[in-house]
Amino acid sequence: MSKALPKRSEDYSLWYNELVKRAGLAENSGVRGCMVIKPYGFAIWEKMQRVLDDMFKKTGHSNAYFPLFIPKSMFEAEEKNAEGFAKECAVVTHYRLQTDPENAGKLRVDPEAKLEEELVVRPTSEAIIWSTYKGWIQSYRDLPLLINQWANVVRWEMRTRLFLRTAEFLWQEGHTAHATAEEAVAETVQMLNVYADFAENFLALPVVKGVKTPNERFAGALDTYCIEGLMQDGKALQAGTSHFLGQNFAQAFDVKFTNKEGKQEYVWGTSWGVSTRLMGALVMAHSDDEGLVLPPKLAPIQVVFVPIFRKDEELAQISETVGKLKEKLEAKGISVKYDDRDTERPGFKFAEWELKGVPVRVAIGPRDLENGTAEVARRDTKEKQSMQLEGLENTIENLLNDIQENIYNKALQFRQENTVKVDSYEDFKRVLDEKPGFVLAHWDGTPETEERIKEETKATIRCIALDTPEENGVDMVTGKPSSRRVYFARAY
RNA sequence: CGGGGUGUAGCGUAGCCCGGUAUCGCGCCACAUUUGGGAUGUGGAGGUCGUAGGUUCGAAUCCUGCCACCCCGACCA
Repeated sequence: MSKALPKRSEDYSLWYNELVKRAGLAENSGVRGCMVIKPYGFAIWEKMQRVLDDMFKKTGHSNAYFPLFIPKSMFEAEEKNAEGFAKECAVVTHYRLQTDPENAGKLRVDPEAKLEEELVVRPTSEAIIWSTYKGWIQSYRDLPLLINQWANVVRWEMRTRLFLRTAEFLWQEGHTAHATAEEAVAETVQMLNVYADFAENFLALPVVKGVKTPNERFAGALDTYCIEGLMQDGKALQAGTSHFLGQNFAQAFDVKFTNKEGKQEYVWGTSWGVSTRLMGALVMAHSDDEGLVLPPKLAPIQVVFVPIFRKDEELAQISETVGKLKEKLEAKGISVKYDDRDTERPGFKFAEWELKGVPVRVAIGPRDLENGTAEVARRDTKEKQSMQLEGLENTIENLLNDIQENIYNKALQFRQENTVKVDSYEDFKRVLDEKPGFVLAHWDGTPETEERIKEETKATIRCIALDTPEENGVDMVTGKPSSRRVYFARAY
C-alpha cells in the first residue's frame, strides 16, 4: 500500500473509496452491497445521531421501533409507494434451513418451510407504521402523532458505493400524523429546516432547500422537500428529504379520526429521513488529498496530542503537562486523544491523524516544555503555530470554532463559485462538462423536458429552491415560458 | 440486471498466454540504533492462489458453475 492517497484531481472516485477505507470509516463486507461501518466511522455516525435526535426531541418527537419485516399485502396497500420500491425489495419466502441430504455439511432452504405470505424487508416503513397508526388514532385528541425511528432498511441496489449507496443502510425515519393539511405541511417544512440547520451548522455543508419535481418525488408523497449539497467534484448530493404525504397513506390504511365536530376524517401525514449517506457527504464536502477534514462538531476526536521525546524521562514530563491540559479541555466538553504510543514516530502519527481528520493537533517536545509552548496545527488549513501553554485550552476552544466556521465558509465559497446561471442549452451542456456544479436554468415545468435533459446530459433537476425569486424567462430547450429558474446538476 | 475487468500472506502485486507447488514491496514479530513530518539495519513468522467442480501423472496457470469487488450503462437516498 502506498503511503499517499490517490489525488482528487486524478481520480475522485478512487480517492473517495480509498479514503473511506484507510481512514477507518468503513469497508466492504462479504455480503453484496453491504458494508461494515468501523468504529471510527460509527463514532461519527453516533455524533450525528445524538445531535439529530436532540433536535427531533426538541421539536416534540418521540422514538419508537417498528418491525423489519412487512407482510407483502400490507406493503402493497399504498400502490404508488409499493410500485416505486418494488424493484429493489428483498423478500423473505422461507423460515427454516435444513441439512442438505445431497451435500454433507451444507445447509439448504427447507422446501417445506415456505411462508404462507412473503415478508418484504423494509425499504422504508410507511406501510407498517401507518397500519399501526390506525390503531393509535381515533380522535383529534390523539393528534398530532409525532414519531421517529432509528433503523436499518434494505434497498437492493444494483450498484453500490460505501455510504453513498449501499444495499443496507442506517437512517432515521420520522412519521407524523396531523389533523389538517396545513399542519402536516408545516411539519414537513419544519423538519426540512431541521435538516438544513444540521447540515450547515454541524456538517458545515451549505445546502439548497427546495422542492422536488414530480419526477423526483417520493413515491406516495404529494410533495417532496429536500436539501441538496454540492460535493467537491461538482456533483450534487441529496442529503435529506421531507415528504408531505397528504392523505395517501391514511386512505390506504384507513387511518381516520373524529374531529371536533364529530365527523370522521382521514389524517394528514409526513415522513422525513436522513441516512448514513450523510457520512459520504461529510467526506466529499471537506476532505483533501491528505485525508479527512472533519468539522469539529462531529469529530470523534477533536484534539490529538503528540509527544516528541527521546527518553522516558522526557515522555514522563510531557505526559504530566498533557494530562493537565487534557483535563482542562475535557472540562470544556472537548474530546481529546493523547497519542503516547512509543511504537510509532511523530511523523507517522502526524500523517495518521491527518488521514483521520482530527481538527487540531498539538505537538509537545522538550523544547516546548522549556519555553512553555506547544506546536498547534489545524487540519483544515495545515497551519502550524507555536502557542503559549498558559491558557491553551481557551485558544484551542476558539480554534475549534474557527475551524468549524472556516470549513463551512470554504464549502460555501466553493458552491457559490460553482453555481451558474445559463440561458441556452449549449451553455448548459458546456458548463456541465467544463465546470460542473449547480446550474440555474429556466424550465417549462413539464416532465418531458426534464426527462429529455436528463437523457441528453445526465443532469437532473435537483430541486426548485424555496428562496428562488420569480423571474420571467423561457425554457432553454423548448422556449416555452418559465416563471423561475431551477437547480440542475449531475448527482450522486 | 446487461457489457467489460479483477480476485495470489493483513495491504498492494509478479507469475497465468506457453501446467511442474509461488515473486517483490509495504505491513507484522524480535533485537539494536532512532524519534520536532510517514526511520534504518539484521534476523524471523505468515499462503486452502476467492469458492465448488472438471480436465491432467501433475492446476495459481486450462474449462465450467457460484461468490465478491471495480469500471461503464439502466435503476436509485
